[in-house]
Amino acid sequence: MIRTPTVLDRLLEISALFQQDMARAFAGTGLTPARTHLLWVLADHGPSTQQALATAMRVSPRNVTGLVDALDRTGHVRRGPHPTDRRAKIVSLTESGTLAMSEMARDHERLSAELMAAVDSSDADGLLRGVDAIATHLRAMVEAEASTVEQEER
Amino acid sequence: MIRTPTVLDRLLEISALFQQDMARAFAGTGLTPARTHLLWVLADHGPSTQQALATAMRVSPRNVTGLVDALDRTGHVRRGPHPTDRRAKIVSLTESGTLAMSEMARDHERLSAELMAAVDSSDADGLLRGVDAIATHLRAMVEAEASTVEQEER
DNA sequence: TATTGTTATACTCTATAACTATA
DNA sequence: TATAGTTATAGAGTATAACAATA
Repeated sequence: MIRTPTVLDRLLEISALFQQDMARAFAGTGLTPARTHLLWVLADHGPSTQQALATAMRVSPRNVTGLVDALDRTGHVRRGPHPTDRRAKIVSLTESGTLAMSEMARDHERLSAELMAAVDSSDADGLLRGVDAIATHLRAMVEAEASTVEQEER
Repeated sequence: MIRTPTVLDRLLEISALFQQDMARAFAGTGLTPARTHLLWVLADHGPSTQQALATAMRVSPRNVTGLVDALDRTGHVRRGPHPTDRRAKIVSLTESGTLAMSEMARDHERLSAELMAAVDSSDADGLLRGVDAIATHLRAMVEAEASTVEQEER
């Protein structure tokens, strides 16, 4: 029984294709999706403690230790002392990490233009409003689930 | 410098939200994204050899061994003999695995309806055509990259 | 006492390479 | 000789729990 693909089907397919494309793009750069996520958060928030990174990434502090270890080895980030709290460490992008992020931002722009060129211009507005609405709905949904879990944990 | 989110930004956000939602939905069921992917392929293709599964999932045969081991332990699939090739094994869904897939299909329908309800009906057509066009473009892009890699490997 | 980061441990997903049993 | 699946090994991402240093 074949069903015409729905918007949801397409969005799920697009998610899978993004993952495949990124995995391919990272191959050979020493970066991975998780490490790039950390760099991205760092570029967005500026130099941060590992606690702050763990919270922003919704990941365990232990996990951040491992990702920062790896990114430090590849020279993308460095750990510096916290000015007032001697327990904490400030993670910041190196020149090389900053450069990698700039390149990624440029690729992002290019892909964005390329995708919109593939879309019929009469559909562009409806598309943007549609994905906006869907993102908003999903954001609220995931948020609600997260608080339910927290409730249960009490 | 704040930029108005583009369609690409939203699609990437939606991908991340899907992943979070699925991870949450799987918690406690014994299923994971990778194992569910295998069940999905099995439901779609019918009973298959592990080779066929590995090819369909674009994953190593070794990986399929591990996933089938896990799904066999949880009772979602079983390994049976191949009728003519004694090297091969036929993996098929158990009653429990079939049931899990039905529930997932039902959840999928429900989510699809829920998302479309969040979209302004005047945007629905443009949205569907837009995501179709983008999926088509990405599919071709990933396909092209895959063949480039194969070329390089020769 | 509470918090920051790390060590210890474990599980999942993934890959390649070598091996066994069959084709 | 080639193919199907497994064992062996390894690396990445993730988590919890226990611990040290510091707040």
